[in-house]
Amino acid sequence: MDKGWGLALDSSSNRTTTMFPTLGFPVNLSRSSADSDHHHHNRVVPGEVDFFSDRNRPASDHHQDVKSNITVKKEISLGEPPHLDHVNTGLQLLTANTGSDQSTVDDGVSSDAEDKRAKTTTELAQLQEELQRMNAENQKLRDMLNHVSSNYTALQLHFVTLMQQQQHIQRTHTTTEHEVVEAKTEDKREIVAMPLLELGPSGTTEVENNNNEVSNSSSDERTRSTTPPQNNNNGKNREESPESEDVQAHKLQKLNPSSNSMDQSTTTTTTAEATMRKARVSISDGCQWRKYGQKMAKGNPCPRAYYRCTMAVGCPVRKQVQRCAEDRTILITTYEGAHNHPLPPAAMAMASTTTAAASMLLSGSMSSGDGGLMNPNLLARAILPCSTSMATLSASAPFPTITLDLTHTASNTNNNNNNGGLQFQRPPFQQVAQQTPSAQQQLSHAFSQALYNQSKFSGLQLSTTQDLGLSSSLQQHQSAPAAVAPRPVLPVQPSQHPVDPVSAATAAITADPNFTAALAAAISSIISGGGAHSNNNNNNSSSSNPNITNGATTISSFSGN
DNA sequence: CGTATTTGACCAGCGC
DNA sequence: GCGCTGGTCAAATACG
Repeated sequence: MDKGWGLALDSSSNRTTTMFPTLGFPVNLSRSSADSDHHHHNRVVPGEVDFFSDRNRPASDHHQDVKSNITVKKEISLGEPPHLDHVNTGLQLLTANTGSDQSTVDDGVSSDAEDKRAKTTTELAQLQEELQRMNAENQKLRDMLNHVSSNYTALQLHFVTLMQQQQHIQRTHTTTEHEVVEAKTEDKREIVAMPLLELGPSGTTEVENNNNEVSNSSSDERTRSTTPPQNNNNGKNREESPESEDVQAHKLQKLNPSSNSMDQSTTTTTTAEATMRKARVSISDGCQWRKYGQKMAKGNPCPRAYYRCTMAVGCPVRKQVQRCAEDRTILITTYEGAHNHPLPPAAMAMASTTTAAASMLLSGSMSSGDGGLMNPNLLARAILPCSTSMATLSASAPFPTITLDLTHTASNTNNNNNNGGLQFQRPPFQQVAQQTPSAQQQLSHAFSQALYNQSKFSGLQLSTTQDLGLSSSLQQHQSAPAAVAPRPVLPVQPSQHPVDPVSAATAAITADPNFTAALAAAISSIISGGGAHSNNNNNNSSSSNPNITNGATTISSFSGN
């Protein structure tokens, strides 16, 4: 029997079911009813030559072959029934028997006998040709089977992937609903506060590993806000990718609303190529942004893009988007200012989504006893006893995002969101997105970059009492980081600001033991692959954390004064 | 044609 | 005071 083929003849149904061992399911290769009824026996009878493998031939042709075989069988008395898998052997037996048959002929045969012998010889030749042809066709069938088998394997793999994603989505939705209810119950201020600056940071980010590109999709946010969610890639792609090189990539891709992030990811993976590349994840804060400038920043070959919120006339919120110089897969987004308008539902959903994501991770990392329903706030509080330093952690595979929200949410509700003010300027949000697998080094680096950028953007007056907001998020497409980072105190003064971003960040981090501990916890969690801890504390009036993204782990820390 | 993006120019802060 | 750097403006351009 040929490998990959399993042939079973069903006498009751006149069907031949070929089993594909590698496929795991039967492939019905039953012949046409006419063929079965007229030319094929339900089972191979000794002495018969089963030419069933020749089913691909036209019915008429097949019909004739069978008749011919029967005739030969009677004449030469084939001793062995050639099997489908032993066509050649059958041919050999056929020839041998023919010779034996000839030896039995009487020497004094009549002319009829000779004619008959000649006829038999001719038929044998025809049979040989037929067998050869069947061998060739059998080979074709093998090739076809191999092809089908390979296709099936690919489909099976794809199916498994889809199932996993489906499960992930279901878990996310379930958790989200739970968290929304919980958030409303626990602290309504959290939702009310969303319109504030803290929402801004959630800027949309994309992760696509195909090209190791991470792009910020402010444009998409705009489109998203004005149009229903869509999963197409046809939209306008003027996205502001800080780097010009990203423009092309953006033209090939269109971000989706955060609510559809997972869907997009799923859709992306629906293709065979999807398995070869990682899906893109878009994160949106639900706000509309318009690009108003782009500049090359010192120390970073990647340009920095400037956006302003267009949700409402006169909204002072701005954000900067720039890739990390050391790791361009990391996107740093810095937010500044407070929204002067209500946030759209999409933005509102961000907070709950983040919480849900965190809850989901918790459920995955914690024991069954926790049921994954542990209140993220409780966990966060346990980690961050500091009431004024709120941290929110959330994560959702496969594209966890870590968001550090260092926003001042304390009593400083008044914004000083001026663009040019260097003093008393609120710490801006920072969002870092990266698409590479989580790694301690990258995380540390992302933090450093974010902090460095923050320090510059805020005029290095981070320790002021102004209502400054700063958040950083690290988005990764793998691993589920979990940690809580308390609001860091960044005593870095302009004159003290190190030239090296890493050094600056290091100085800032080390200055705050809480932040250091939180960062260490986050990294440790990421490395260990543990779940995320969520903390949506809303000890501050303006603090719901909208920086949350679907399919991402978010760590937020609110810097209260 | 309306809207958003691009991009060079302008302005302000800061360091030397 | 000068130069560097970062942030913003606005005309030109692109896109739907």
